[in-house]
Amino acid sequence: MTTTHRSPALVADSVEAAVEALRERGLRASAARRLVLEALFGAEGPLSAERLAEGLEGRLPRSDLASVYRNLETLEEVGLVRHVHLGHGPGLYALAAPEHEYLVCESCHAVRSVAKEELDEIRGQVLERFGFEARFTHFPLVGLCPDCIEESRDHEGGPNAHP
Amino acid sequence: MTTTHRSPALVADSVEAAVEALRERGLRASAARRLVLEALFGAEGPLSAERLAEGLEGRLPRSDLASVYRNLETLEEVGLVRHVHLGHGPGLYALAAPEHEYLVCESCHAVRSVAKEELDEIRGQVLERFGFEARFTHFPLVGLCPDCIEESRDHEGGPNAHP
DNA sequence: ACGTAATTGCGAGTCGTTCGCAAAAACTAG
DNA sequence: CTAGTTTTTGCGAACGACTCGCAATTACGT
Repeated sequence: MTTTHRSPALVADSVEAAVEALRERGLRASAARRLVLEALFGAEGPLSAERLAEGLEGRLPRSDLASVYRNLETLEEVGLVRHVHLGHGPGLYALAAPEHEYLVCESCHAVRSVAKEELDEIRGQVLERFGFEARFTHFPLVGLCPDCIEESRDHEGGPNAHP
Repeated sequence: MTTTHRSPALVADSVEAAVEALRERGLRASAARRLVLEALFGAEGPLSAERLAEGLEGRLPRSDLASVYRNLETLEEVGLVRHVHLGHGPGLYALAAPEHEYLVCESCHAVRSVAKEELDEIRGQVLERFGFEARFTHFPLVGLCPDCIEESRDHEGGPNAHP
């Protein structure tokens, strides 16, 4: 997770296609490499390196954690993989996919992922007001989710508010 | 930095006022405690626990890192202190102040802090679209700052774009 | 000044991640 | 297929940012 300059995303649609992309850059298709690729292709959401190394609860052979990290890093350099930091806890990795961004609830840690375009209007506002181009792909937009807003409304002040 | 439920901010305007607030809660005004308070009152921006413990490059006596963390935690529970996670690197602590939020550049790591109200319109948009109440106080809004937008525009494609 | 609970300082431990390095693959050339 | 060259692996150790246990202090109420 070294702060490497973000390379353009490279969306592969199969392990073999990804391996091909690696070969084109003079990288080798080692077993360990294929393994993390397979895991990511079979995954629902983003995964921690730890879980990858552990073989996804037995669904794949386990491998060395340091190697998993190294492979994730090189796959990320190639553009095949991206990672997010959803709050505390380990970084989470996923295949590069048509861009989406994350919203995370600070209170219950619920994660919602939305298509990039859904945030474009907000991005426009931020750009206009601050000159910043907001990106919620690597670090999410953090806040309170609907449920937790409601919950905090319930508790706020409690029975003795404004006595 | 345990995930403690955020207590309401308590803005003190001097070390003594802060100490008073501690006393009211049955907490003691130890030397170590005063020290971090003094450091924070004299600080420009948010500081890491490490820097606090090291005595701010000799401007204050150095103290024990674990105690600094514990004190920051209790001060935060009281509401006198807040911390932010500006990207990778350690959490940064500051006195609770009239609310402001952070924008951080993912590329050059520049930090801009803005008054809460400046983000209210954007917050409104996010709430409307996603039901999330965005908060950029604990985790910042991450993106590209004006300079880095321009820089990326310059390099994009380069001399051989669309050959 | 005394007793007692809050705090400190220290060392050790944890979690997430990175590094060094020799041994083991992978690709390439012959 | 065999060697040679380079990449990659697997292991253990190290690192940064914290957190914890615990005996020794210290702050405060009386």
